[in-house]
Amino acid sequence: MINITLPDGSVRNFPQPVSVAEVAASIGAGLAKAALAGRVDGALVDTSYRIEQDAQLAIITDRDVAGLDMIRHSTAHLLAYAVKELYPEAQVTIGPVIEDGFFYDFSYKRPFTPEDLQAMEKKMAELAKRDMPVTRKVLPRDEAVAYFKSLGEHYKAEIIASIPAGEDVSLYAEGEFTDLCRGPHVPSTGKLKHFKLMKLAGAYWRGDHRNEMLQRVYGTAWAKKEDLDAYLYRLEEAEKRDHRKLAKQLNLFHMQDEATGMVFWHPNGWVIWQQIEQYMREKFVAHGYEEVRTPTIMDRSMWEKSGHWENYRDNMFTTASENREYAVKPMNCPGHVQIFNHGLRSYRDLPLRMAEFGSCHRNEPSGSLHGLMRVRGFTQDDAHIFCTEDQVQVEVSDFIVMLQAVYADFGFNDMLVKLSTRPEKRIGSDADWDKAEAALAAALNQNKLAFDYLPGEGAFYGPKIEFTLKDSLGRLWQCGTIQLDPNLPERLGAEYVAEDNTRKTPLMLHRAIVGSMERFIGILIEHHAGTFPLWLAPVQAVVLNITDHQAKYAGQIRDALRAAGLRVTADLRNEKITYKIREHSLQKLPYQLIVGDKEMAAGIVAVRTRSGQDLGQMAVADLVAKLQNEVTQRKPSEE
RNA sequence: GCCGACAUAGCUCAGAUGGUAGAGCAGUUGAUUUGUAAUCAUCAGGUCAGGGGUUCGAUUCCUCUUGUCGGCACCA
Repeated sequence: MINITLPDGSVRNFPQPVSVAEVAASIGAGLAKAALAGRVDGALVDTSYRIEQDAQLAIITDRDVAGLDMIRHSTAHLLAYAVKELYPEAQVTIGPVIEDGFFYDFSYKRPFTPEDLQAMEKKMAELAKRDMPVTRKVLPRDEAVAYFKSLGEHYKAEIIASIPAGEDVSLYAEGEFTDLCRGPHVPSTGKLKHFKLMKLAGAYWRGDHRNEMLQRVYGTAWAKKEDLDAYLYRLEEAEKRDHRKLAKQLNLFHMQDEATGMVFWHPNGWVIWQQIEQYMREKFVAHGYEEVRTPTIMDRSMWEKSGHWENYRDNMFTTASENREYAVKPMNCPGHVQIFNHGLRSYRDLPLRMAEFGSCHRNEPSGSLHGLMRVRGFTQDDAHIFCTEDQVQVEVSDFIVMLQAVYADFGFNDMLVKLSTRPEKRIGSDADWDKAEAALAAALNQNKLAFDYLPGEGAFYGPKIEFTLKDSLGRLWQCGTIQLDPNLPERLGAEYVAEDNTRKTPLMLHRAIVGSMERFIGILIEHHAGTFPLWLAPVQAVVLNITDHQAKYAGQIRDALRAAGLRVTADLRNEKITYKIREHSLQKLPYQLIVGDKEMAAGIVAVRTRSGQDLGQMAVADLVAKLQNEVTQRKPSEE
């Protein structure tokens, strides 16, 4: 007698071993049909899995997260099957589940084309429709290697060969196609209905750029058609808020061939930049930072001393003059140490917080450039805190307070925190690392911040904390960081006179909140979909006259608002009011101030928001108060 | 950097088996003086990314270069 306990606590008895499918059938025909897999004592198994003894069992359907993952995984196999049918010479490699879908990497004699992609998708639909059973069998490792070698599947053979000898491996077969896989899989191809192949791409075998490049096919798969449609809609929406597209529409910046990876900021974009920079400057002042400015190019010897030349020479821009070689700065820290070193420092000067909106250049690989998100010329809200070991925790804690306030002001309410600890290759004693890691963790705890450890991910000289923002689409952007560095001050000879009159080397904390200004603005554009909150909007309001008759009055309104410190223009063109409203709405200008004869006579304005909301008529003084309040509060945009 | 796709007017896009290109919007000029998301007309606008080749002829075919896009790798 076998007792099977279901998730609701009920127990079913079977006289002999039963499969998951049989248990599902005994519960109901609907469930039997919906069953994709089982979870037996916590382990995910195929519906064909035989339960030999008493067990806990949950039937997995497409309503479970695990079920959806299986659909995606099985769809990846279906893709491989389709590819082998269409292109028998293609070799299969791996096909894992990823966020929202899956991919499969193939090796083939010629590149796949978009037409091939269509053919694959068609073939997949055909194979799915035939509703072929997916069956599992187990082979000893060496037999499996021989099997795949005999098929000419050298990549698969290599994967299996890396599994420890003597272990068994499982194979899954559907129709003519057999693939190595840990499983589990859906019971038959007919369970795969709502998928779409998305794109072709190159990918290195085993993710190593020294290996050959395979052809990767990306796809998405869902339990229901509505889910697939919703996903495709979500992609469309994300595309609409692409910062490169919005930058054109809103005239924020441009980039061109003669300066790849560098930004030409237009007036609108530069207003946003300046709002952020001035805001950060206020924060620097409030938190006891001093702002500095250091040279953009410095002699090669400086970069040799700092160690950058040795490690990053390939990614540094260089220039030469009169027999001297220079490098364009990729970081601000060496420059800041020079300022620290200029003159004699006392322990009384510490902690010394030095900030710079530092313009840096890095020669990033051409293929990695991506709008504002990855550029070659960028500016950081960079700062370095020179301090003693005893001051680390307080400084890190204060930094976290500052960082949280900044993110909240920019409308980010969700943040992930990671603490990277000592890597294998490192300098410094274990005792030093213990202290450093503990200080960072304590600072996080002090601020009641949940965080994950990233073991081994710290720099060779010290641990770091990374702060990752979640935007309005749920995408993650690592922006903030604080990193403990005893190495650079040492290398560049930084010293202070301690209380006991000895010379000591300070510690250095590298820290940034927005990170690259360019990238942060890119993130803001996408986060807000170009609908900036009032305090960041390039133009905050536009005055629109109905006819020429109110032109002078409209100008007066504009001037009054400007005098109150607001960014306002007047659109006095001889166009219909609907035309002007449409245009400025598309430009996402927060407020449209309409003045006709009625308003002019009463000395007021009619206020309309970019989303079409009518706020009614207002006196200019009331409007100014309202807008100034909104700016000061950094109120988020209405949508 | 690697794989693939792409590059036509300021923008969004169409187009020709090889015979030097077209629309909408934006711009110009004019008419219209308009009440909450597009008034009408007019004119102008392009070495079809750049170099080389094939050809009687190339924007179209081939090739190289540059750049962009999607991935991969990289990201102090």
